[in-house]
Amino acid sequence: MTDVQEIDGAVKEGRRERKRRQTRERIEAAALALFLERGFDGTTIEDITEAADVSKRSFFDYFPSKEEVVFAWQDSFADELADAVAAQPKDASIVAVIEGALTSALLAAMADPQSLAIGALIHDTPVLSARHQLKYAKLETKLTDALYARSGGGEEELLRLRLLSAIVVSTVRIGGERWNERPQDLPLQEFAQDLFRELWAILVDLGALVEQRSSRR
Amino acid sequence: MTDVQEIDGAVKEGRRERKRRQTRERIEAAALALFLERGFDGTTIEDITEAADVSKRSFFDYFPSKEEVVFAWQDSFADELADAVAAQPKDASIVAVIEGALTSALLAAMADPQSLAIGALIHDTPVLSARHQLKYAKLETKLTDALYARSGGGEEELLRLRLLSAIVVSTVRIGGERWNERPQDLPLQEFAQDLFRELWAILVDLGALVEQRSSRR
DNA sequence: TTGTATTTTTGCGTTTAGTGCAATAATTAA
DNA sequence: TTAATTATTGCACTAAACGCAAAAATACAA
Repeated sequence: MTDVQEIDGAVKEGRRERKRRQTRERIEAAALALFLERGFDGTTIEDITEAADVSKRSFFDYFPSKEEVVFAWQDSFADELADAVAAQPKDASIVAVIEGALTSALLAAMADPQSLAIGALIHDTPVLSARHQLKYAKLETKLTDALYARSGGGEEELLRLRLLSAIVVSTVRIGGERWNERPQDLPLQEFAQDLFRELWAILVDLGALVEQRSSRR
Repeated sequence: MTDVQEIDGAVKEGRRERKRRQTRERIEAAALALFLERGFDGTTIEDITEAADVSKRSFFDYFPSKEEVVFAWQDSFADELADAVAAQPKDASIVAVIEGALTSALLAAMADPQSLAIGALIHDTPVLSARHQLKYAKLETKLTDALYARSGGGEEELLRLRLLSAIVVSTVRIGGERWNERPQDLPLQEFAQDLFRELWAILVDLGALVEQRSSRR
């Protein structure tokens, strides 16, 4: 029925699954290389399938669309973040949880040397930019769920966490834009640290500002 | 050279411009009606052009893509918001500026009775959702620019305002989602008021929480 | 090994979005 | 009226994406 063999609880690939995985990787590698070389719009699916030596029709058996090839690699980020949130110490404050989880997830994601080039590709391909925004939206809901799972509050808490997630994801997004624009003289770890420091400071200021205004009327 | 005649500083439409505007409105109306009836994907451009009685080719002379028809109507929102920000009293606090400007811009935008149906259409059409996110991104930068123009601070202030804009836009987005999900028993004005009240309260709490944590280490 | 069931890959045809170009029609200005 | 602009259209073309059925590769059982 299936090619997967279980031995000692581990999973062993059959020839079928191995080849399928290899083909997928071949398509992905060929596509990304071509995208970076000729641009996203300047690359046709046929170009990709020829480079990867599969039929045009097979492409769609592996990826639902041309765009998905670009975003498939980072599909895991949201899940990794959720895991990282769950892995934070039980008694940590929500602020510490977010900072800790995001830093570790970011470091893992940026380990891939291609991530920078892909970021640039997304940045100057309008259709990919639009698609990219959706990633942030998904990230936001996943983060909300992960946080909500930790501190199982009520309905009231949910809005708070959605907003907090939105703030955090916005910070990541804005930070990412900065990271791509500015000279990256400092390592990511410190960059993230600085960014969070600024974020928290701004939130403190903002809180004080709002409080001041609320009490005034 | 141009058909526009200026009389007393007002602009008078020539026949050409009037017809062009009418055609554009006809296409837009036909498209939206069909989208709401058969769904976005279930409507072809030919359906639209037949209903609007123009050639298929002309459609692309008015709209660059099928999606743009959906989003054209709300293109003005960001500008209206920017204007509303500029129109707030000079001495108002940034918090008051945001609340005031957004409330007025929202009320104006929601005056269109179609906006609710279009919101639903966007919500359950994936490709439109992705596109919609981009609107929020643009809104965010416009809001940032408008706020930055008011309180001409330095580089430091810019990050703060970007983040603040992100927070506000996220609030609008999340509020909008709520507005579409929940029974809309209360009028928009009160809804917005409640939403902002919650937002400010959360920001105060969050500020305190962060401060507490920062001072602890 | 051989036969059989399952899965993968491919080829082919079709629909639809979107573009380029050149011809035609409508509008404006002289 | 004529000449110049501008708008509209038809036609051909590219490319993405899907459905379907044939062919190839793989797994498995006897």
